[in-house]
Amino acid sequence: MPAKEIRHMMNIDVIINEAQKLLSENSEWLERYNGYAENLLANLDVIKLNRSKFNEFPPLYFYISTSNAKNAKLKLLLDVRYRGQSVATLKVNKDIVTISTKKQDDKNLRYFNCNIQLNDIAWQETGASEFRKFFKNRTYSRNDNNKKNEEHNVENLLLSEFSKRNSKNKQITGIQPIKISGVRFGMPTPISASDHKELTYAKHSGGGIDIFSRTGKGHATYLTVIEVKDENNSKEPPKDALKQGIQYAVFIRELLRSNCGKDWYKIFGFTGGIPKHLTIRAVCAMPDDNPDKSFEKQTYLIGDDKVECHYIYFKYDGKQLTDFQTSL
DNA sequence: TATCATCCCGCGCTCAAGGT
DNA sequence: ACCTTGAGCGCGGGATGATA
Repeated sequence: MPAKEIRHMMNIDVIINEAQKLLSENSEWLERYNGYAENLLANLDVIKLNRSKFNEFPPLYFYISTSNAKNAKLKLLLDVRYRGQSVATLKVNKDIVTISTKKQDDKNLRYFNCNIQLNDIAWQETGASEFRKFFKNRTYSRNDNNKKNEEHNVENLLLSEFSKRNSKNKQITGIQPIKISGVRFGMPTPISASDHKELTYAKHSGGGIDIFSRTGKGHATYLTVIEVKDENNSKEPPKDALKQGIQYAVFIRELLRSNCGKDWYKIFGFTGGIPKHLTIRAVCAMPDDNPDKSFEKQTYLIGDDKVECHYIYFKYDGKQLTDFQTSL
């Protein structure tokens, strides 16, 4: 029997134990994530200060990586993305904001018919303004149907939706994505939980959490790992995405229970101490073709903590998400 | 049972960016 | 140069679990 079919039959407790075992057998991540946390916390202020020098321009959004956050003291580099794809690099160096498309020129032309090339010019210059305008005015689409990129677009649309601060026109309330000084941030993990292969330890090249958020309100606010898929069919059913989310949730749990847990809890947006009994939510977010709700609000113990299962289903037409259903 | 702490959200203000 | 739009932020309210 192929490994994938065996994984289908596994119950959730086995999935959780498997992730815990992998993380305890490979302890290299403990020191590495301690370093990430120290660097992030040390640079939060400088990132915020530099970030305040310009505004975001839908449909262009800014993203920061762990390494760029680490180097932010010298100069702040942000990835500028359209439909979740990198289209430019923004740099803030000694109060000067510049934008460059050197690395993205080829793909910008191929996928978006954008032939505006920017060579590290000032953010306020006409060329940069025209670049922003180009993406604002163009049809929200791309020139191919690459599946990987569709998933990035769904992720991007969900992030925009969840980031709304006003509940008016907000599809799901009581949810805020975790950001670094207001910048979108992909939380890394040291494990690879792609559902096409077995869970593996991947050191620094592990999978990122698609959308890491806080959900709920007051003391009932929980860290929430959301795994996004742009398709929902028998090959990749909701439970597969959910299992992936649960395994990443196990990593978050082990991280918070490690020596640098307090630092990460602060980075994740909480001002208080870590509760004695943590609840971490795992969510699959995907189109509603097969809206499996059988696992709604089911909980599984991880030591004194627990993981709680949820779903988000929606309709996706390539441009926008509608008809949300959720157990959150 | 009452109080406390801690989040998201509503409101209103400031200011960046674009249009004219 | 002025007006419009909306991003970003601080403050306070309300909801909620923890604690005693």
